[in-house]
Amino acid sequence: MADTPWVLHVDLDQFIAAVEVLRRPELAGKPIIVGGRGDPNERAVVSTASYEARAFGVGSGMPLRIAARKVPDAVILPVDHEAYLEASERVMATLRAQPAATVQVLGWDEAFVGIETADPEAYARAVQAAVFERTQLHCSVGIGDTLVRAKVATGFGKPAGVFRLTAANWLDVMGGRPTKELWGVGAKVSGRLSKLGIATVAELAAADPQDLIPEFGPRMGPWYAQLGRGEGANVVDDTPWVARGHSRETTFQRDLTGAAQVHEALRELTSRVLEDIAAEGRPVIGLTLKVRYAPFSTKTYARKIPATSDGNEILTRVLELASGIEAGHPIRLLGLRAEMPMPDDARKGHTPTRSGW
DNA sequence: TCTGGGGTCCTAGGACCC
DNA sequence: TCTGGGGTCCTAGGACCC
Repeated sequence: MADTPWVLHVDLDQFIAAVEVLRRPELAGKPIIVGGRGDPNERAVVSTASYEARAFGVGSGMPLRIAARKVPDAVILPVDHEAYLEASERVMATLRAQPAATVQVLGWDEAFVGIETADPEAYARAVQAAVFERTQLHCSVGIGDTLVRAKVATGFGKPAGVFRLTAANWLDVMGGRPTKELWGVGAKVSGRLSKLGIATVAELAAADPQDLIPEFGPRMGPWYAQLGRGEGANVVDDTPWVARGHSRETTFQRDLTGAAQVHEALRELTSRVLEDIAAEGRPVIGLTLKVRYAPFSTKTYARKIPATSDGNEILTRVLELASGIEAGHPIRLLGLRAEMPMPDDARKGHTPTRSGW
């Protein structure tokens, strides 16, 4: 049989928890929750829970305090970015070492791999074996004829399995499922689709793209219809990703109350963002200040700035933006994002939404 | 003491220009 | 007394993903 092009989506199983178990084997089989500084009394959320902890209803994004309450015996660990990054790099290097593989990294623990083969399942098994041999980590692999189908397929392969999703079985497998299971459809959009009488993937697949434009706009409407069919790009793009910006944000363990506290926090936030930017040697062309007033209402203040601005000028601009902050309201979070100019040939974003996918 | 932190992209509406 | 229409840029707000 002739070689044909395939998209593989490789996704590490409970990645962060698995990395923690590797360096502390005695944790194997225990409910592990990783989040914040590992202190369930602090304002923080769960980054990852092991399968054992998930059985208690704990998932990522859940407040750490609540997660700890659900699993009294949980091992709660602080987030250790360095360790995960290092493990991730070993995984990605392993993928790039596979025969004729094109690798597009999507995050710490997942990547698309483009290949040409007559037997994608065999290739996928070889990838799993290589990753395990080099890192002691298990991964699941989705096989697809588009990026979207490969990505969705992985969920059916977990844990440590392989699953193939193509035009031939897409509707059989996905058609009866809620639209929220699609990559790029969340709670809000699935709710809006329901109001249009579209609850399942099959119904979305059958929708006329034009009919979705009034509700979702000229790009997103047709995009959702395409998503329902599992169609879209099928080319894995390994051109290096370039960040459009960098941001930092801090949730304060105690809400800030006075202007002096806010000023000091902004100064520190700005210097952290500028460090990240400086590491790339690119100018800053825009700033967005995010303010969460306690308990949870968020406002943003944005401004373009001249690309020639130096650190002092940028700090001045940040403080100007901050003059919009409403006096007298306690502040729970401050965030600052700095935007950088993009080279024309930069690869488009790393999420499935919109252009090119 | 409920609610992270780092990203991407789209949409709507107003300002401004021709 | 009537005040178009298209294009672009900017800001604010959302939605989603890992």
